[in-house]
Amino acid sequence: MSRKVSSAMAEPTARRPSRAQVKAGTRARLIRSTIDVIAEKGFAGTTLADVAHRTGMSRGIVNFHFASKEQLLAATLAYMADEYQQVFERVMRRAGRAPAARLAALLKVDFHPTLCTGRKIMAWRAFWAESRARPAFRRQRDTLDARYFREAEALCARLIDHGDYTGLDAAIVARGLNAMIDGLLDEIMMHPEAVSRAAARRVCLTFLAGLFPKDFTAPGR
Amino acid sequence: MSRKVSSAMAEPTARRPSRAQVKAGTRARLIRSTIDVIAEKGFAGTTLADVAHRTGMSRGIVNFHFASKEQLLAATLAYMADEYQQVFERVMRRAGRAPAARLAALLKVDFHPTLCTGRKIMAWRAFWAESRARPAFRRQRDTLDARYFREAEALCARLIDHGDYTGLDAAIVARGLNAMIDGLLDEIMMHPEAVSRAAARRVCLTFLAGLFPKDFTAPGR
Amino acid sequence: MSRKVSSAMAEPTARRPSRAQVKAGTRARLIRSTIDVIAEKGFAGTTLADVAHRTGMSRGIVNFHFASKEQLLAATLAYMADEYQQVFERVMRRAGRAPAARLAALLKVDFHPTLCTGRKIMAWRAFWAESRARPAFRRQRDTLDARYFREAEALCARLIDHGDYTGLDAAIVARGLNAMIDGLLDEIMMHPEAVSRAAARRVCLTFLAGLFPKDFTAPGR
Amino acid sequence: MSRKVSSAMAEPTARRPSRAQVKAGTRARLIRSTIDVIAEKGFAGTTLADVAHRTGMSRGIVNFHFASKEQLLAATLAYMADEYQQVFERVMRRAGRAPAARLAALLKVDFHPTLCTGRKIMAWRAFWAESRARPAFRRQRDTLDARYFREAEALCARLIDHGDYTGLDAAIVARGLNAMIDGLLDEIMMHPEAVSRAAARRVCLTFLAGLFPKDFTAPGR
DNA sequence: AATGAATGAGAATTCATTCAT
DNA sequence: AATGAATGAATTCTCATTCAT
Repeated sequence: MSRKVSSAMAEPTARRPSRAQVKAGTRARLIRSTIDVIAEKGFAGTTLADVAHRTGMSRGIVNFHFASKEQLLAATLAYMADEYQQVFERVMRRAGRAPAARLAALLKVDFHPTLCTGRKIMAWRAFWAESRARPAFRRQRDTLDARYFREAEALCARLIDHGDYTGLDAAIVARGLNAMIDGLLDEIMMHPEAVSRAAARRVCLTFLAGLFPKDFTAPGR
Repeated sequence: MSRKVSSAMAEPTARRPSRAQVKAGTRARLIRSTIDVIAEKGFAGTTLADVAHRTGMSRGIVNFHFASKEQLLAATLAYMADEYQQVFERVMRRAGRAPAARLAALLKVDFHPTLCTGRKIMAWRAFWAESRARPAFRRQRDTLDARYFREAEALCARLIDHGDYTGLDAAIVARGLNAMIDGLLDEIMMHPEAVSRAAARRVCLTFLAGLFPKDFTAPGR
Repeated sequence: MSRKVSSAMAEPTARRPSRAQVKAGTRARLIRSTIDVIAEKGFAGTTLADVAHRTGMSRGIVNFHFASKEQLLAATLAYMADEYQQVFERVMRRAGRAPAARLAALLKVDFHPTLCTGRKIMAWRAFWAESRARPAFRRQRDTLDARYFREAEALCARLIDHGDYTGLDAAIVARGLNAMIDGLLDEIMMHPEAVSRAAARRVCLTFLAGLFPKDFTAPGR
Repeated sequence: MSRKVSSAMAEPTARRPSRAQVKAGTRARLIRSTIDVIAEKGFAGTTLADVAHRTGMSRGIVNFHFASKEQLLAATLAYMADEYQQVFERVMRRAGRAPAARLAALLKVDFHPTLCTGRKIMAWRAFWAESRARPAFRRQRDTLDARYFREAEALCARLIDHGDYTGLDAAIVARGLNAMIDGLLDEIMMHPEAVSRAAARRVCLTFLAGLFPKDFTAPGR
């Protein structure tokens, strides 16, 4: 089917992927498959057979790449956290230095088309719902939560400072904003026809405009 | 099969509870036990053996009172919804007619000490996380969501009208408020030491004060 | 098939066994079945399905009575050790006090018709062969070994003392006797037609007669 | 595919070992590795992955050199039998013709430092424990057993004859001696600190001295 | 109304074996 | 000659459900 290639090393990234690449690729496929299955069948209903079947590979493939189901799930969560992180870095780098712009950018991250899809939100929810019972998940969650809360709080503090918004507490605002974003993601997942990503951002901006009128204006419906 | 009893309430403290009373009591114990087990082990980790064990009764007891595990879970969700409903009715009845007071009362419901406990929030999360995959849960959720969104939206609309807050969209505000409440409940579950029920309400009131300055004032920290 | 009995409590040990008895009975059947399967298929070839199937019960029965395969094996070993112990006590009680008689009785124990059957020896061998690798087995073995070696050594010491057999070391004789018994059990297992239990005892007595001519006489072939 | 090579032995120490030599070397390494793994993890716990890993080679290596696991095990057993045979030949050649000397030499074989190591005894035990269930092992065992029993029996017969030991049966003595050796090997495996190879030989000699006082003298402790 | 032994379908896991490179 | 990713059958284990008592 394929022409004979004299040396596999000739064009390392072209024709034939190296063994390590193949392995990494399969691993990634399994992880993506896991997200899909969780989204479709829920956390409790997810079986390794489902995950394997969706990749078109054999039953045993999961335990070949992961020591246990637990580890597959941990890797999946790590994959999602990593993806989030990457979008975050990219978007924030472009956001400039002004606190209002950065706060607005924060919303862009959470409602980013790459991250804010039904199946991914579903997977996040599933992990978080189990996170109280499973220490490994909980640790991941606490790390992420702490990190992004600090980020939001710092921006709010700068905004309050610069804009002279006396009487506002950065921690309270950040807490509320983060909570609202989380809740809206849930709504997007459950009722994508009722709440679009853009609509969700408008909701957040409306509340921000109430608190920081000099920096945000309520968007028209 | 059993003689007709005019009222189960007829002799509330009498010697011997009737068969029906015993049965109902056991059912209720099983449901509360289910909530506890979900809170402790997560949805995926909950087994009927755990539920039975926690009641101190025998393994087979669950299938004696419920046709299947699915039905026990459905009954548990119904129980929680009913409890929510009762708190809601009670609190709102006392809230008077003024829209601002009623909106404030809404927060009291969600952060009510009866409802807002770690284990109950955990159970709610678990059900909702599975709700996309399980039609029975999803129906329950959609019904509740719709109902309380309508409630909040109507109050916001009245508030906007009365207070002459031009440029505000009741649906957007209601959506944001509900989302924020949901997100805060999550935080209370994960970090009860960092976010108390009172603190969560303060967060919501801060944002409401931003939008409706004539009706709410930002609480001091 | 059985006449109706008015009360199960009427004759506790007769008609209907109690639940606890049924459970213990099933457990014992599983253990005996395990011995048989090990004897038939070897240790490596023994599966829980085989064990269950041989009892005529369902696949899941083993894990209902034992937490794991490992535990079933441990219980089986304990059962065999216990059986050995009981035969030992019974036979030695009847043996009187004279050291020669007691030493002869020792042989009766090891070559006792209850213990010295192909399938049981096979099971013992299987456990002992794995005992170096599995700590739980090893502990059992070391305990048994130590106990019966001490017993044999004490008897040899008394015999040497009483009979004035200078130049003999009780530990050496006991060590050799125990080893010979073990080796002969192996032979019985492998070639029951070539080495009977009686023949095995004759072998031991021949060697004992060599060392203790005043107390033992070489049996005729 | 490869050019015909007149003799693999042609240049024994030359630069580059021939393919056949490499192959034979790998085969041997795999067999030795098998013995080690059996000694360490037991028969039931031995996997091809373990065997391969211990050679430092890749997972698939075993199936490249052996058609199946069964064949690797058979080859391992054959290897051990062959090694035993070689030691036997060498030691017995030097033993002279006198039956007592040859009988003493027999002990030297079984307790020879090359053969009598914990890991090898362990491997022998493992094979023998499975031998009742596996025809291939059983055949090997029966062949070896028969051969060395005949050897011992013949020596005992000559000894009885020459020494005029009336009343002794060569078969019985040989049976007892072989059994004792086997049992002592087991002890050496389990408690090398309690029973050394030399001590084991002393035990055997003590018993032989009892039966054949003209030919053996009980060793001092 | 409750018990708990037993069932059996289904899940995770292990591992010998295959095969393209 | 060797590699190691992939396969899939077999095995252990879990657990909802059944049922005789």
